[in-house]
Order: sequence, then C-alpha cells, then structure tokens
Amino acid sequence: MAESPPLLDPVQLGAYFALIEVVDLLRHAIEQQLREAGDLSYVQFQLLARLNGAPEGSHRMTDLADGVVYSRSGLTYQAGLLEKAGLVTRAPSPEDERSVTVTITDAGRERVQRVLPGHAEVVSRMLFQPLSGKDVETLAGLLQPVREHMRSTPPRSAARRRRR
Amino acid sequence: MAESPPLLDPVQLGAYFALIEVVDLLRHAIEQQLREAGDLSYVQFQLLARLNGAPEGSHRMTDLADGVVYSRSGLTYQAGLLEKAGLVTRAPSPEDERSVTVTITDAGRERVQRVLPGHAEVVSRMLFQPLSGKDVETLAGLLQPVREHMRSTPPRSAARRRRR
DNA sequence: TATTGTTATACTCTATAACTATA
DNA sequence: TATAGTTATAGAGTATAACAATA
Repeated sequence: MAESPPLLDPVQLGAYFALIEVVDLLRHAIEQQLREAGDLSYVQFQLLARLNGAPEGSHRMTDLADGVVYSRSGLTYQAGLLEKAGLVTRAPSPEDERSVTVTITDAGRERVQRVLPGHAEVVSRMLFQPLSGKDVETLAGLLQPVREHMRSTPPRSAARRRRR
Repeated sequence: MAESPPLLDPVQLGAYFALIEVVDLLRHAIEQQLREAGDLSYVQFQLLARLNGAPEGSHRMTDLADGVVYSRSGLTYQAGLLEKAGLVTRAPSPEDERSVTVTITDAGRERVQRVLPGHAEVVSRMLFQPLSGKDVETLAGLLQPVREHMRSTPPRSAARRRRR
C-alpha cells in the first residue's frame, strides 16, 4: 500500500483556514447586529430577506428551505417563530393543498428594512474595507464556481439529504 | 437629510452571498464527517487540532479560547467534554495557579489522526476541486488581509468582548 | 405510494451572571 | 482590584422519527 500524500498543500490549508475564520468572525458580528437591531437570528433574517425579494412576498415552505435550513422540522420551527412575531403568515397553497405558502407581512418588510443598513454596514466594514473594487470582483469570480459546484454535487452520503 | 446610497454594490452583494453560502455548505459537510468519523464537533476538532500542533501539546485555557470560542464558559464546557472523553487532561498551571493547562492525550492525537484524512477529503472535494492552483493562491491572498483586518479591528461594541 | 408539512422529543451548544481562587 | 476559570441556569437551535393529509 502506497503512502498517500497529504490531500491539502500549505497554500490550500491557508486558504481554508482563512476562509473559515473570516466567515466565523463575520457571521458572529452579523448575528449580534441582527439580534440587537431587529431581534432576528441569521436564519430568520435570511428567510425574511428571501420572502421580501420574492414576487408576491411568498414562497412555499419547500422552496423557502432551500439553502437556508437543513431539515424540514427546522424550517417549521423558524417559520413558527416568524409567524408568532407577526412577520409572516402561513396558509395552505391554493394549487396544492399539501403545501403551505409563507408570506411576508408589512411588519416583516419593515423589520427587514430596519435591520438592513446596520447589516450592510457590518459587512462593508469587516469584509470589504481591506479589499479594492478589483479584489471584490476577483473574490466573487472565484467563489461563484465553488458555489455552483457545491450546489450541483450530491453530498457524498446522499440519502440523508434528499430533502433540504 | 440626504438619501444614503446603498452600502453594498451588486458585486459586493454577490461576493458576500457566495461567501456565506459556500462556507455554510462546507461547514455542514465537515461537521457531518467529523461526527461520523470521530464523534467530534467542529469546535472540538479545532481545539484538539490546535493542541496537537502545540509544542508540548498544551495550552492555557485562555490561549485555547482564542478564535475558537466566544465565551469562557463555552470553552469550559467543551474542554469538559473532551476531558470526559479522555482526549485531553486539565491541570493547574505551574507558573500561575489561576490558570489551567490543557494537554492533549495519546487518545486525543489518535482521534485527530483518525479524522484528518476524511476531513481533508471533504475540503478538497467541495472547496478546491473547481479551483486551479493559481486560483487558490489568489483566494488565500485575498482572504489574508481580511483576516488580519478582522483580527485587529475591535468589534465595534467592544466592552462585551474583552474576553474571547 | 410519494410528497408536504407538523409535532414530539431529545440533545447540543451558547451565553450571562454569580462565584471561587490566585496575582 | 484584576484575572483565570467554573458552575448554574436558561434559552435558542437542530435533527430524527412518527404522524396526518393530500397528490
């Protein structure tokens, strides 16, 4: 049996560690800002923001889950919190009685607006301040293919994640 | 009052979203791998890895906390779990009786070794597969200054984080 | 039968505040 | 007084499995 070479070279390790640390610090700061400015968790903000950007301010639960949450029950839980807070409503979908349509309320839109400036400020200050415009383009250009690759690649132990 | 321009331009938004999504998916996959291969959470793995890389396999609690955990009690909790699992030991520091020195055990080192190949495989496959060697260098070069900037910048609401 | 969503439940993790002990 | 760490406690979030209803 041959000795397997290390799977990651030093440059890769550096990129990986930096990536994780940067996002960790950024995310922590954002979560604090969202909590203080609008009493929202990051997941809740993501859900609201997605609804806010949707044509009718609505999505089916299944569509909402995509990319934000990893289990159905997790989404039900978060949607329940948002509903209790009056930021969304839930109603059976007209076309498919099994589905639930989640809709953002006016209060929900206001909440997003209230939180947005501070959110952008944190991202701008922490992430983009040390980067030039050209840098940001480069960064976006590098991450785009990675994102697509991750989205399209079935998580190696598939079964478990049929439903995201 | 002047209308404030959006703080983030479309390219920045794209970079930001991609960054968050990529790390989110990556981290989720890694956490699954670590749990299955070695019954470790990411935080626990980070702590063990740091100890494993330390000169004597030891760190004071305070040093250990740095960058991995955001509250002292959180570290006590995780260190307690690792100790209960026999992966580290804790003992009062010789020089400063207030401090606790955490040391990785042989079992701890074995655990890290057991988990490492799979970890590297996930990172390699998910993150680096779509990137060229040159891309990785560029990415590392972009993230490095951001990382340093974040480390050196006091979190705007300082007081709360005197102790990390 | 397959899909959509909810519920019950159990568990992990995090954070705040109060506390102990040493410097 | 300040620092290092622990404990008690409470809360937020997540995931699995069992379930009900619709397609």
